[in-house]
Amino acid sequence: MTIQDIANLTGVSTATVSRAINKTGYVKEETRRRIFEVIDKHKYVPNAVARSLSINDTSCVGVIIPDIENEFFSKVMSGIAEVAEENGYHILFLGSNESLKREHSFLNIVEAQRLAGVIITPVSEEDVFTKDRLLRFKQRGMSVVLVDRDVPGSNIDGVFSDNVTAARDGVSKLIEAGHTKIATISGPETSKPGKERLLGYIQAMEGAGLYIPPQYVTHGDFRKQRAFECAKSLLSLNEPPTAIFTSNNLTTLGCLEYLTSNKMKIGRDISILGFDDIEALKAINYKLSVIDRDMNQIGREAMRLLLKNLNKRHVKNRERESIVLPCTLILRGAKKMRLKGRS
Amino acid sequence: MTIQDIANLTGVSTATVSRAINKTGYVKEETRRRIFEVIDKHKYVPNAVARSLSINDTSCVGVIIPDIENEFFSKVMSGIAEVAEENGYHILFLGSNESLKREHSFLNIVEAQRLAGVIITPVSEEDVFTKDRLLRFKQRGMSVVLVDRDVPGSNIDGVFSDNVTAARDGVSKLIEAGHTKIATISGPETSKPGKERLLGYIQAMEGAGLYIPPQYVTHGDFRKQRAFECAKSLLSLNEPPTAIFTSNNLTTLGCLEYLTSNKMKIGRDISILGFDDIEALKAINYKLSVIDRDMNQIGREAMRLLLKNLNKRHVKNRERESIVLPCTLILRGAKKMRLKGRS
DNA sequence: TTGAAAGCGCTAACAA
DNA sequence: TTGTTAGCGCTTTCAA
Repeated sequence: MTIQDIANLTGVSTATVSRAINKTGYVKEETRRRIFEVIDKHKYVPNAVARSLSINDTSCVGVIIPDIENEFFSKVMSGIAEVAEENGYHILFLGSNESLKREHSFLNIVEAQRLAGVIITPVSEEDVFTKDRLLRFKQRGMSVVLVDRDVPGSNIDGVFSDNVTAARDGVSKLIEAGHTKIATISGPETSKPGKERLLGYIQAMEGAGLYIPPQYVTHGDFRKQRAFECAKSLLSLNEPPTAIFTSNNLTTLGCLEYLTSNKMKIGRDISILGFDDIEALKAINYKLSVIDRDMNQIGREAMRLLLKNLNKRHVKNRERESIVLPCTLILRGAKKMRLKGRS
Repeated sequence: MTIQDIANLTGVSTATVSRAINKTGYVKEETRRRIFEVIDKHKYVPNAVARSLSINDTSCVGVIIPDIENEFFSKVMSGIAEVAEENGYHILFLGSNESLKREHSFLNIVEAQRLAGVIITPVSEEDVFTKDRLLRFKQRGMSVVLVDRDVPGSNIDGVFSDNVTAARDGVSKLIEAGHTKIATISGPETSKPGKERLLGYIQAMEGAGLYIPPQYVTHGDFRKQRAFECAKSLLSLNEPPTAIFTSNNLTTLGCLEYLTSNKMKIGRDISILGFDDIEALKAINYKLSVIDRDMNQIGREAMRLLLKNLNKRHVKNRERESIVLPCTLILRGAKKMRLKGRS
């Protein structure tokens, strides 16, 4: 069933049917009625692929994220989807799984499918292939938006978080609460969030005149397993820390896994400050302090930014639009931490 | 840049270029080389939309799920994406948010975009619009696969879980451990998982000759808020239960939220058996027993089933292919539960 | 208010 | 081994 069939059955031309369907141009009410009668009768649904080809515009955007199983990304995705739907856009989901190979192949898909834009949290901030592609996309009028991670020197729009401030303020609270031996499990230092959260930690410590033993800065990779190892090494030190700042949700979980498997109780034996809240722990009122973000909002803003810059090919040397959202510090229980400050 | 441009620049016809690109039909090696030289030089990427229209096949499947923020669905999605990618398929993500209106609009999109198939966890098992659409899709040769929830009387393929057995065995373990006052927070009884998990609970209780006070069966909706209320009403009873079987992950969380906000400790003051494990609680070794499923596998199987039945339009009256995956019971800690059985 | 016809970029049957 | 050409299903200009 094609538009031609509908035209024949109604006794009009395809042009008229097209005008009726898309509400573009004049169609006599009587004609319109007849057309839709036929359409309904035959349950005709116009072929969007043909339409896309004809008007040279797919109302579809690609979303390339590393790990949909991560609470952060699934919430970002949810925000993106919400705004996309409000604006009649569809989402091509592309999960890179932190694999450069997959990311590259997805960028090809984005290009081949002539998507209107792409929202991406790149696997690596230093990958040249990805950077080149994204720049080419922009050049060709596609809308490109980064989420959380950056592509240095690319001037691509993005939605980020105020990592430095949040980390600094958070760690400062630990210090105010009396902690002096504060360690961290950082993220990859080649990534914006990894770098910035570590910087915030350092600023807070130095600002308070606290010395940071080199062993207190362990290098995680934003995943559980590695964080588990880092926690292990921290707790094996001669002078183990009394508080740990973990740089993302999985890092927090890996760290907690080590601590609990060693019968340590958070908020009593040790304090943890995690970056990003963890839904399930909130429900059981777990004594974990966190730096929280509105992840849905990050997604919504990303999609809005994308929509805003559709077809802005010609605006050369435009200032980069970089939205930096604030974080919120949530202190939960952890009596020791509070009391220490007063004692 | 189109295939025509490449043809002109190379001095061959579009047919030859097409053959070279798609490795279909003969192309002299020398010609091939020249074609790709031009392609690479100009960074030409074939237009997949035009290709789709021409060959009448989008290698794209739709995934309609109610809530990507739910750990269960994000893991299913992950599994789907894995198999899709292995087979060169793309995924159009459509989050219905448990809204029938959105679901219907997504079904339109699936049809308009001429997707190869659709994997869906329908919002309601009784919705006629959705049922009709899915049947029409099948009739037209699209592959349709249900996940977790059913569409009764439709004979559509699907991947489900062995809910009854799992719930029955799980609750039986609670009984073996000495519990007699076991309540449940059920799911919607119009949905397969809701219905079946409740049935398993009833079977276990009746099988053990235990009476189920009507107030012990509270009716949740698979969401947190409602589960919170249910837990509240259960704990307010004259004879509150000593164990609760919660019928999905969010139900568990809502229940836990009520209990912990009332200073009750799981595994000491009360036992909980949840359907579906919760990643974060696993990490902190929380004393929650659960019925676990391999959620990634569910997604993978769903995608495999979809691929298998592509273009099977003509096989009439085929037996419905319904994959029922087993669950695993994971008992965690909960000393009281164990001891009771022996005392 | 409507229709004829060209075109979107690609594929594939057929002929050469 | 290659080219010609007729679609795929829709939009849109131009003329009527």
